[in-house]
Amino acid sequence: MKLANLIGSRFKERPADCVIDSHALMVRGGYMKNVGNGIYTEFPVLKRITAKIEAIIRQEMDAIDGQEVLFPVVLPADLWDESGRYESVGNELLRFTDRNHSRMVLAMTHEEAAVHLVREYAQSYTKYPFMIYQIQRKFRDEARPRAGMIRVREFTMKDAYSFHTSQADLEKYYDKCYHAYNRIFQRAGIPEVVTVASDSGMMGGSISHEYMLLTPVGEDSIVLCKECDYRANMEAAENKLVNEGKDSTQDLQCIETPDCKTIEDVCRFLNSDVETSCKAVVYQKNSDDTFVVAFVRGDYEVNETKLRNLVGEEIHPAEITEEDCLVAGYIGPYQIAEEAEYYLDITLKGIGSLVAGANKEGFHYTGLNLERDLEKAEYADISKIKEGGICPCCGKKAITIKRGIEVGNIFQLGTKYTKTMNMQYTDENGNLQHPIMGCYGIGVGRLAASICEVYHDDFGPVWPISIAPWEVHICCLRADDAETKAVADKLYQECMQAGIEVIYDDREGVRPGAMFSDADLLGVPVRVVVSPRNLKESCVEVVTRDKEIKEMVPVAEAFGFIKELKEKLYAKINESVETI
RNA sequence: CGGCGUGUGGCUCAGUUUGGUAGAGCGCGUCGUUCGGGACGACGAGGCCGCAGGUUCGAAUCCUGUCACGCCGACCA
Repeated sequence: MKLANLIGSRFKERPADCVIDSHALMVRGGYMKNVGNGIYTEFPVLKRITAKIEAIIRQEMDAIDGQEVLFPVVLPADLWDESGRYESVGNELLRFTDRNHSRMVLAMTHEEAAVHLVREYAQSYTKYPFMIYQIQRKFRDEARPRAGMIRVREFTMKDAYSFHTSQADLEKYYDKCYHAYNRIFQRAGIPEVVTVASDSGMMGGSISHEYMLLTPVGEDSIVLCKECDYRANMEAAENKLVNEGKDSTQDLQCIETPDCKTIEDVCRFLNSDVETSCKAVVYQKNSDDTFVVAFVRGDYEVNETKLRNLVGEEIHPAEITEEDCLVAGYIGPYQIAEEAEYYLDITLKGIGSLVAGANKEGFHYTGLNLERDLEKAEYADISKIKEGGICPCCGKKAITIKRGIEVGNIFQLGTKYTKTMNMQYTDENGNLQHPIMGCYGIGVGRLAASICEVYHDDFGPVWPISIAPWEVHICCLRADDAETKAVADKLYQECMQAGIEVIYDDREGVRPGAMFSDADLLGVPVRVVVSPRNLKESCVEVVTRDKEIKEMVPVAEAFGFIKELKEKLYAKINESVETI
């Protein structure tokens, strides 16, 4: 391929609306173009990258006996009624009607379609286990797309669904998939992806893992232990805290605390420690607006995911007005309005004397002892773990928190969909059973963008050779010079004949600086510079995009050198790939 | 859905306060000189100033509405 013919333009200035580097570089490099909010077209450069990622995914899915299928993008709402998700899923699911006023949805995930596909086929235990997968577009009407390809509304996803006759068999396959995923990320050049325990959210099921690429621009907070292998998404991370040396008690006193609406205000006013204060965070149930009050120690934050799981239904941050039973800014667990549900976080346990709101405008209690003063003090884990916190696994104070991008996930779904959608098989004993499912996803475009985010310099992406748009980039400086052009042409032909993926820049009149800048933006791992200057020494220059290798190679040996270098780069990636 | 912000050639932006013939740089085209990290000169093409109303002799500029995009938050299998 000649660069002169490549569709998509590269330019110098950073687009104003790009916040993260990978987004800016991919727009500047002619990888993608924005069509609408969270909607992008892939130019040929990016399409070549995503096609390579897809090929790797296909190979690994096939290697664990996956069978590729293709589900429709538009599904009748009936199917989503069966699982109950037509109602339960929020606005991310795009609902619409067709010309006959039939309710339709744009599939955002395909559990329903998967069950629909195989429920007649798999009526006997002899058909199990099996896995089907597809690589296809998804549409999710995200509230707020951002960061270029990282969070979009329409995207390509590999989604896989496995069916089993026992939990043990699911777990066995889940483990296989776990390793297949490791291989996918390793082969894509990012062996540093880590798995974390996660909350399974609306998918249902119990055990799930997310594959996270750690980077400061990631949207998820990842909890890691420095002493052991514990890793979890903040949403799912257990917070352990034992209050020590805070057990001394005092008498309960109601004290006037004018204009003290935040914990900081109150503690400053009373000259008390924030670690013996009780903070109220108020939510409301989506169903009936019942208040749900979460009490946590003043220096902790509420983990809404854990709270939501505890409440058992959807909640949202509350809006408290003067007519409500709660007094904003002065809410405390003692004498709280009976209409409100409340939960005490484990960070409050063991504190002998707390400062808390008095449920009365302008007043707080001091000396509150939950065990003594409440009828029943029960504690639940509803707070976010903090840096330096106690590891739930090894018990050491070694928790650290980092940011990450979720590039894949695996779930043990259980029978949620097979039950609701009435999928059954006959077991060895002639009994009807619901199969157990697992599901496994990878966002292809997000993966490409994430790799760019982690592997780039100031001038462009540094693609791993396994997913790079091309393997070799030949720059012919001074294509108007016949001798130079002849050498570059010959190298280009040799590469093509050898099946090397090569992009050839033989544009006349383009100055070296511009040519190098374009090459940087394309991020091809091996660059060959053919120029009159190099040819004076009868050499071409071969340099890797990461600058680790930079050599003058005699023209006669150039092709062999390039070919060998290419093999070396692949070998380097394959070193880190675990064997099955 | 709340808060903030931005819409002016393909891109980055000025011009809006104080209404008076639409600008610059990059990019694009032609010609020439250049040629190892986004060269220079000359000439040229390209914009109903997001859209719709209104005020005015006159609106990119003022007013109203609306749409789009971005950021923060909420939400997120």
